[in-house]
Amino acid sequence: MSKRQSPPSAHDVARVAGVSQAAVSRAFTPGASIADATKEKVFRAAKALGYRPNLIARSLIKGESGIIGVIIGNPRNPLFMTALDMLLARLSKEGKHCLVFTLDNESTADAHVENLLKFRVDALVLVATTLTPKLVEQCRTEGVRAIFLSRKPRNGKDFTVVTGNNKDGGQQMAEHLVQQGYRRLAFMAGRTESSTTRDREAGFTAYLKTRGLPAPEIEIGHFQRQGAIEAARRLLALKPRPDAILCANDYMAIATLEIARFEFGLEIGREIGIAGFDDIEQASWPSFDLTTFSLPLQKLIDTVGDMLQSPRDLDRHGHTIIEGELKIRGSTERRKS
Amino acid sequence: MSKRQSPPSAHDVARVAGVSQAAVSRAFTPGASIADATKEKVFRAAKALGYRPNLIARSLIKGESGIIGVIIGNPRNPLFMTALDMLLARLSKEGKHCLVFTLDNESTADAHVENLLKFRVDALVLVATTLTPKLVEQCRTEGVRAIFLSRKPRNGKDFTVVTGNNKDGGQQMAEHLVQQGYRRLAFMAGRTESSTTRDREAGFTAYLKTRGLPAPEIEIGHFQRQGAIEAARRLLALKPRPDAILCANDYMAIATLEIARFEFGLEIGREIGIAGFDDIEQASWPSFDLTTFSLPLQKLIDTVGDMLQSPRDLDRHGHTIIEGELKIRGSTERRKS
DNA sequence: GTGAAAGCGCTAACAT
DNA sequence: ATGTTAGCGCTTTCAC
Repeated sequence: MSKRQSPPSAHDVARVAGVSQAAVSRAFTPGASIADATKEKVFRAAKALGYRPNLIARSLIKGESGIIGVIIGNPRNPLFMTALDMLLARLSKEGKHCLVFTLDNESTADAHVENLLKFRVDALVLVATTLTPKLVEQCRTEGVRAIFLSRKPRNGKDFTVVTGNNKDGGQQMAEHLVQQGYRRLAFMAGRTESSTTRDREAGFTAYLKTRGLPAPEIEIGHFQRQGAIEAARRLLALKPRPDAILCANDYMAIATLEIARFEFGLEIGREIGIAGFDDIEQASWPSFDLTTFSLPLQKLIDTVGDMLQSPRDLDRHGHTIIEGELKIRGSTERRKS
Repeated sequence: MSKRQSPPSAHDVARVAGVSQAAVSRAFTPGASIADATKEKVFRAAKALGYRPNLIARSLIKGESGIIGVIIGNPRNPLFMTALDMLLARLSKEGKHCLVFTLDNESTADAHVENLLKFRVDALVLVATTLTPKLVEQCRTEGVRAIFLSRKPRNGKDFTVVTGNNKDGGQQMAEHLVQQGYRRLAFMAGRTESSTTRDREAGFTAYLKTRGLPAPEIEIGHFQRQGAIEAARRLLALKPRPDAILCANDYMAIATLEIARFEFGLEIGREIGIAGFDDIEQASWPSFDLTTFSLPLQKLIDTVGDMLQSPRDLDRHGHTIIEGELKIRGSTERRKS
């Protein structure tokens, strides 16, 4: 009864319009050589039947689907869902469609990529996650571009990578904190495998070393709120207590700030400096007023969009670094008392 | 040079394995009648060639793609990106893939749906957005189920809709606020076209009427932070000032709370009650400690997932209402002074 | 259990 | 400008 009845095909339209099936195809192909009169006939018939060209069939022939595979590594961080939103908006504007997966407990992206390749996606965008080199290699031989956003694969071969200037950011942040008079610095890492966290930390500790300051205490927050809460408790319970904590991202920094303020009763800025990375929307909310090193998402996304538009030959993009900037806010303002 | 070279086809595998192309197909079809020995031969050849069945071709034959089209109406609200994440996780577990679109300035979903239908998606999930009845009708005749999440279409025919119990929530919230001693109540609406906001408001005002209280002041926040900030300023500048504001969602409620606290210097709870809807993650953060009426997202998503699994015949789902609950927190706690 | 053959709905030569 | 003819890579009868 309510079985799926197959939608009208180009053949059906052709029959009704009294033309050949090829004519129908041409009518729906911009710039094909077809007389206006026949085109009209076709469109009329198509409308009458509710015809819609089957893109699956078209993809099969053309060998490309117009579909981009997108994998989001850490969907709990608002940053990456915002990135997804921007990416979808940009690609949709170019008539591309996106098959999207999210990784829950940072499970591996590989299985999803296998699936995406079965759908003959034209390209892959991997946000905040990596891939086994074997799969990357397969993508290359199959002509599927893979772009890594905000995370670089381990063996940094010649993959296409777009990130912020994390190391530099860590350095600038260290400089700012020291300048504000903070001396017992701590760092809250994300996950040790993440290149992002490693680069940010590297820049941070490197600067401290040049200034002859001790290496920071380090705790791992796993890029998650609960993890950050626990890491913050550990750091704030240290004696002597750190007087500033730099977190590997804003999402953890906000959790840390709340723990410092509500559990330890510390005055943010004066008694403890808190800073993060990314400049997510919430960082600028007055409740947090969080100093951060921005990751200019829109620029990252635009870069990715441009790469996906460029012809496949200019394939060697290497590592593109988008410059962020220090956003100094109240959470590291050490008002003289 | 770096032209896309077509991946190996079942034919290639067949040649290498020394079997027919049909055998290759059977080897990759679970439960097909094929001898273990041949299956082995096929798999060996497939691995050697790096063969991957082309799902595009399969979709073309089977008439269904295994793809679900998802459209997110208001991606700025963390609630709906969380919903997207949950939905992707659930459907991915069932081997379904999702083509996703987000609507930026609440532009219409129709154009995207047209595209999705061209890809012969098996079903459509519309989150926080609606569709022209004409398109819904087309979906039905083409056997594509459309499920509306957290928003019901205007002419409420027999669409499949899953929402929270918004009206009831508005009522319970009114009762709670009145019980706490708040008397000059205000409501911050989202967008007037949204059934969600209308139902929540309806329940709210209905209760006030039964108690003989005046109708609430109403301002529109457009479901967005900036809009909510401006609406909050207008409400808080009223004389006499409302002593409680119920917002149509948590995202706006948090903005309102911050304006009340930081711009008007009000003590939340005692001087002004603030409450929202949805129970997004941030609502429970100590900085906000926001009273809210929960929308049990996981249950909504599970319901949608189950619907998509059920055979197409049981198609008449009508309006499924998932019961939320009042989460009373500090933002409406009127401590006696 | 296996191969041959006929399509799924479309595009792209190739004719005319 | 239009129709005819091959396929794209697979699944699915249908014989054997």
